[in-house]
Amino acid sequence: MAKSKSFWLMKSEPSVFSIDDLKSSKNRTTYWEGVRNYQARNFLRDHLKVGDGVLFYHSNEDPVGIAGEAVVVKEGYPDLTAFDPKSTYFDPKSDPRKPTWFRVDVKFVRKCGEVITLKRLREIPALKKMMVVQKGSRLSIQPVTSPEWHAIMKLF
DNA sequence: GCCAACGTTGGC
DNA sequence: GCCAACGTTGGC
Repeated sequence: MAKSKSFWLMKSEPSVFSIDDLKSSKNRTTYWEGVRNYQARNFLRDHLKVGDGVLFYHSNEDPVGIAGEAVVVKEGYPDLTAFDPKSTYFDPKSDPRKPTWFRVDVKFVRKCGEVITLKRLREIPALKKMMVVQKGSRLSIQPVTSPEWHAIMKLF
């Protein structure tokens, strides 16, 4: 039996890669690469499945918050930037025969009318326990519960 | 630009 | 295996 759909929040600094960059990408799809954190890596490698919903989150920008929706279109496979000495994401310790880092492919679904700010998320009782609203929440790939996802879908 | 919170590294 | 020092993230 097929596993039911899961939901995720993925952070990106829009100065590096924004929701508009995703929309204007070829096939509206990008490699979600450069993740160099083990917990986030585990999600990419083991848990993100084709069809899973993604909240595209803009960090380190004014305003910070959810900028759009995307969908996982390819499951975890080795992040090739780790093996490229010219890449900013190069990791000399990563062995191509036993890759450390993984990426997925993510496709644009829609952009929010306006960014759903972190401040606004914090004002919604149903999202009180959501990971991204917690203080010091640095994980760049976070699981989102089904109720959280559906509450946020109403805000687009 | 500041700095709190967090993750990683490395000496012991 | 502990933990201090260091580097990074990310909200403000």
